[in-house]
Amino acid sequence: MVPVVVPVAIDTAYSYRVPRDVAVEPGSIVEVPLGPRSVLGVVWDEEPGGRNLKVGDNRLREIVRGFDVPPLDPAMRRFVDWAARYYLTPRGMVLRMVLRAPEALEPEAPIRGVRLAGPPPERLTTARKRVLEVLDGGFAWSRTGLAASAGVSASVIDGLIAQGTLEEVALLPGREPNRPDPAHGRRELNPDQTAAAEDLVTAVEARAFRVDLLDGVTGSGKTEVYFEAVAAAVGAGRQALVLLPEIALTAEFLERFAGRFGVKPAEWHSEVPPKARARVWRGVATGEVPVVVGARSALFLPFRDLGVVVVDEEHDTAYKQEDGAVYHARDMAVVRGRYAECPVVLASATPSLETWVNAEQGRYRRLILPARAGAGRLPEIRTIDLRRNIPERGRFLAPQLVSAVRETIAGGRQALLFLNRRGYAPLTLCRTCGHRFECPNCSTWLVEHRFRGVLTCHHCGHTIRRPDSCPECGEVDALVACGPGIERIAEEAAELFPDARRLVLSSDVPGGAGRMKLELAAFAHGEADLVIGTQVLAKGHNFPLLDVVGVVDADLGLAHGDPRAAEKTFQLIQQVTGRAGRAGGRARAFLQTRAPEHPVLRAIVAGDREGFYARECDERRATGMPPFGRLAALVVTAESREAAFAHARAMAAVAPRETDVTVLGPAEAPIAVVRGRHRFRLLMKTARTVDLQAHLRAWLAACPREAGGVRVHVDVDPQSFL
DNA sequence: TAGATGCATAGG
DNA sequence: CTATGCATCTAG
Repeated sequence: MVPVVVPVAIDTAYSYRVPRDVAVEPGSIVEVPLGPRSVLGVVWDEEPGGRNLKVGDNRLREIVRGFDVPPLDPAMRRFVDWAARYYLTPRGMVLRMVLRAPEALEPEAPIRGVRLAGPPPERLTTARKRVLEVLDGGFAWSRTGLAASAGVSASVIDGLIAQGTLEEVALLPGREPNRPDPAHGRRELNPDQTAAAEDLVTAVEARAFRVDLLDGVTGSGKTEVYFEAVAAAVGAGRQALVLLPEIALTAEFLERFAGRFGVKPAEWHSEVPPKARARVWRGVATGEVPVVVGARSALFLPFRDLGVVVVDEEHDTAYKQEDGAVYHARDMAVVRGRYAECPVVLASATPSLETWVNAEQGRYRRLILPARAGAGRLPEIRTIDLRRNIPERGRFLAPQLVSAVRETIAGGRQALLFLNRRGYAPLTLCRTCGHRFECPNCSTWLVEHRFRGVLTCHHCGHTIRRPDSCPECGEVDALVACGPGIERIAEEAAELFPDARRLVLSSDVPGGAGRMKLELAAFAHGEADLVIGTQVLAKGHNFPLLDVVGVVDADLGLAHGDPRAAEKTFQLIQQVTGRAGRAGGRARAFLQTRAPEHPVLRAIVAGDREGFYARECDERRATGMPPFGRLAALVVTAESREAAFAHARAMAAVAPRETDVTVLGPAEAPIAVVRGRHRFRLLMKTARTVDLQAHLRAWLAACPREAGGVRVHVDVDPQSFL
């Protein structure tokens, strides 16, 4: 009898009988019956005393079979246990993320191959002749490979098999994956890089858990530095995992990797097709795949011998998974490293406050790259005070910025206009009666998308056609668009720079992520002079020709009720302005603002990162926000916003007294509708993480059931745990 | 989580 | 009377 954890929403391991012909050990992946169905499972560890195995003998069922893959090692199992407890989620749901490549468990289907087996066919057509010529060497070929080489269709091959000229053979799929070569493209590093790289290499060689913040300004060559850590791990026969925000997983990055290691790494993200996924999963488990570059879910791959984990752009919010299982990949990477006993490298030009504080307090080490590498120069950043440099009526670009862009384009270099707001205008109102178009679900304004001719809610997707007359007073042609979105900036740019090759990019461009990546690549190659876009421009490709960056509204995001507003704005502006001047040139950035004295903007202009972090730390400490306070968000989901709100209040009422609860009102955190349900966020602060979790459990238990169709999930803000 | 079950409602 | 939709329960 062994305990087995199944990948469904169950926290406890269930007991199963082990048949004689099945050999299992803790970690073995098995198939077990569960109620009416058959599911995967992993043999777990017996609790001390062996008594997580209590079940009536009559209910005990038998393991169906085992799989021929390496068992999950204890480090992986402890990691799953830990993550499940930390995120208050059933263990099975965490395990589900580990077992997300079910094809990997079955042996890979052999490739159907053919070889010469008999006399030539009676009718020797030209197509058939070509096939026989290719086969002349006497080797077996795969069907598709042979058809391609001979320039014929697969049916010709089938014909020859039918004639008895060829016979089918099974080819082993096991081609050795190309191993990255640590010595391949070793680069000359500058002294700062060298020092940091040596430090990391030492950490990898020490085979011990340790966390390093690799902290360098944009363009300081962090990638080259952590590549040395990867090289050290691979050189020592161990494995390396590099996590990137999904959007940064570009062909360009993979090329860079190939430039350094001779081959592309194994990839792991949502776009990888099932067969390739299976191969990576298997290779990772057996140790044949030495390096994986992947999005956050790669964290749950069953590495056999992990030597280093790198989290690039560690501040990126894309590391936080919020639908389905909730987890923060940056924090889980640290935990993974702790259990795997290997170093973890967190790389960023704009570290998250959590990481910064961990470094300050000595839990993480901080490796600093203070200057740009190679020809790169940091852009000269200045603010444009919109109260004094007033754009023309109905315009949003100040004359100073316009002339900088014009100059740059005329000089054959590129410019970028950044505004983190999709669509044409964030607010539409009636000039006659003052009616505002609001979302019926979300207490937000409907955003006009002029190109599509609609008004839409960016929270829930509620969309209406843009009417010609006011629905309130009936007045025709009285609707006015207020404020800019990128479509409107694009319109202005078209008038100002009619001859420039312009590109408009946001996450909602028709054609999806694929098209967006292509366009970003096109801009990187100089195929446009001016790009206008949202935060998709802040990460991913390098733009070597980019000289000027204009931030259309640097105040956007600073006003919000979001506790992380300052941090997010700092990171975003820093990242987007930092895209200029990476490969030299006269790099400049302009921040249009009505509040040039705002400390965040002043820190950016002065290049005073330390000052920004110190200030933000003070502020957070004073208000008890993360990383100093303990904060959790309860996401309440209900049938109506009234129900959600009532429920949130009811929960606030039953919270323990020492808990500080904030029910965020609609203005600060609009209710969003998710799949037809209404969501509400509730923030809660307590003194210590342990208390927080205890409180949350109690809280959830005390949840009023009668609120009707309400669901709650807990989003624990990641905290230090070392 | 997903499948089974039980109950309420709609339609012929 | 069946078909359909949904809320609820449960798994070793």
